Amino acid sequence: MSVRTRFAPSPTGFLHIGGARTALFNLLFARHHGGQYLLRVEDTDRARSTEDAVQQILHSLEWLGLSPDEPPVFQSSRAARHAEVAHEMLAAGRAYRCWCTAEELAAMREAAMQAGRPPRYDGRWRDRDPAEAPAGVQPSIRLKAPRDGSTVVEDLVQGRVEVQNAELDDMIILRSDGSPTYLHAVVVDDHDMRITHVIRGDDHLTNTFRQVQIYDAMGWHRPHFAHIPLIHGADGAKLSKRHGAVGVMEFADQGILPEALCNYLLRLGWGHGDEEILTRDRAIALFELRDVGRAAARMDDKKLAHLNGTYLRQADDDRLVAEVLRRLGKEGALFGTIGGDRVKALMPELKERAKTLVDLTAAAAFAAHEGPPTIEAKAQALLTPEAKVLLADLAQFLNTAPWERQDLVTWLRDYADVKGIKLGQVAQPLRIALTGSTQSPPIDAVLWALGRTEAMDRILAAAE
RNA sequence: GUCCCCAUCGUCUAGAGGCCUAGGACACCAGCCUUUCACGCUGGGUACGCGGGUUCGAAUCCCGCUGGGGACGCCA
Repeated sequence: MSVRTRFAPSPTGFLHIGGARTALFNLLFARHHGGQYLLRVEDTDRARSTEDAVQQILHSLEWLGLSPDEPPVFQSSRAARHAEVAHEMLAAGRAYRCWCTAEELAAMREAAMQAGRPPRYDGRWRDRDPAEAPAGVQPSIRLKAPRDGSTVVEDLVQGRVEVQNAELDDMIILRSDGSPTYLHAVVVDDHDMRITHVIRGDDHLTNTFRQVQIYDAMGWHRPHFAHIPLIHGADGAKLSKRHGAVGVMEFADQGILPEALCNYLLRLGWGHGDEEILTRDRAIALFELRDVGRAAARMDDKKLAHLNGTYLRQADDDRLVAEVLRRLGKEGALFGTIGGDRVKALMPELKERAKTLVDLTAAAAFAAHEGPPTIEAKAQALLTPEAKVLLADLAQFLNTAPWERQDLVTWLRDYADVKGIKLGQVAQPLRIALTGSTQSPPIDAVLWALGRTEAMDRILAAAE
């Protein structure tokens, strides 16, 4: 039987990195086994689900390269089927109607808590005659769960997990309004979608016992389960807004490359020896659930940034140029095709020095803009009267310089020699004049990319 | 509160009884390279939560403790 996995987010907000990692693991596992990776949108909570969130999730997955192999299944569209299964269970005596009201159940929970017992449904309608049903109350349908023995789940990541059935109560599978509960809908959908491996967050581990009881009640074959640990914030607590960026697209905005984020997420909780940089293909070839760790991992932005830097250096120049120009354009910065050409000419040197697309964009700005750059305060301080004299002098000789990248360094070295100074003493004022900053790609590359005329203008402006 | 899960450097991890005086990566510190910055390179410190077992031998197996996380809804 071919492997089929699914990622099943509920569209109540944007896709966060925990979900992204779950999706990644599902895709990797399916691909590794030559199977399919599907998407199911769990939108049964109509009050909290939004179309906007659905679109955002789809977009985030696409950006990450984690789009599903088939069109997404919307859980809300399957309500009739969920009800049908619940009624089958009712007919088979594996479920029963419960006429408890919400108030009654709340009181029951309250009383149990007071008495120091776990808040469980006491099964009062389990064997009671339906003829005693109160008038005017719409019943819900509950699973008739086994009371003795235990339920065991052989989890592919967590190992064998067992719970006493006495700890579990008869959960509601169909609400009094006829809509399915989440736990029930998931089981029916996973079964109908022929999901073979349910790979999801650790927070669902205890839900699994109850879901497994539904499979058993229906006589359905259980899928394999794999519960992967959650991702925590840097402080060890559950990931939330206060941890800074958690939404996938926030990382995109911060200039993180999708392949870098995937690589980072993969290494959070999964490892293969000392390998740190893994392409998608490599990850597919190596991914095994038994190599997934069992402890929760913390988010480390520094490591992500470092990883992003290595991917940036390997990235295609044209792609980066397009990205930089798009960002510069958003800022309302002026640039023409000339600016774009300069950024492109400098890209091999620029990408060597950036960790994110944000860094890269900032570093490329001087080349994209027309005219002399704004000079940073720190740089301005180094533009001493002596330095200005030197720049003015240099400008006079610039016409004689051979305008080829490799010849420019030699020419500059010769110039410094004649002046009896070190190259650095020429290069630094020149760098400031050309870029407005004390840091930039090699000065010869900058000169060459800017062109003789533009360079001249900037040098003279700085020498003023 | 009850149940379930987890536990190696600050962080992510390697480690499936001897290969471990515990390896790699990020971060940190020192240095090298160098026209700045970055990349790269060299070196450095820092970890098996605690206590009991089992064994000739335990980071690895068992038990307890402690700590962390998760689940207990007619939410998903």
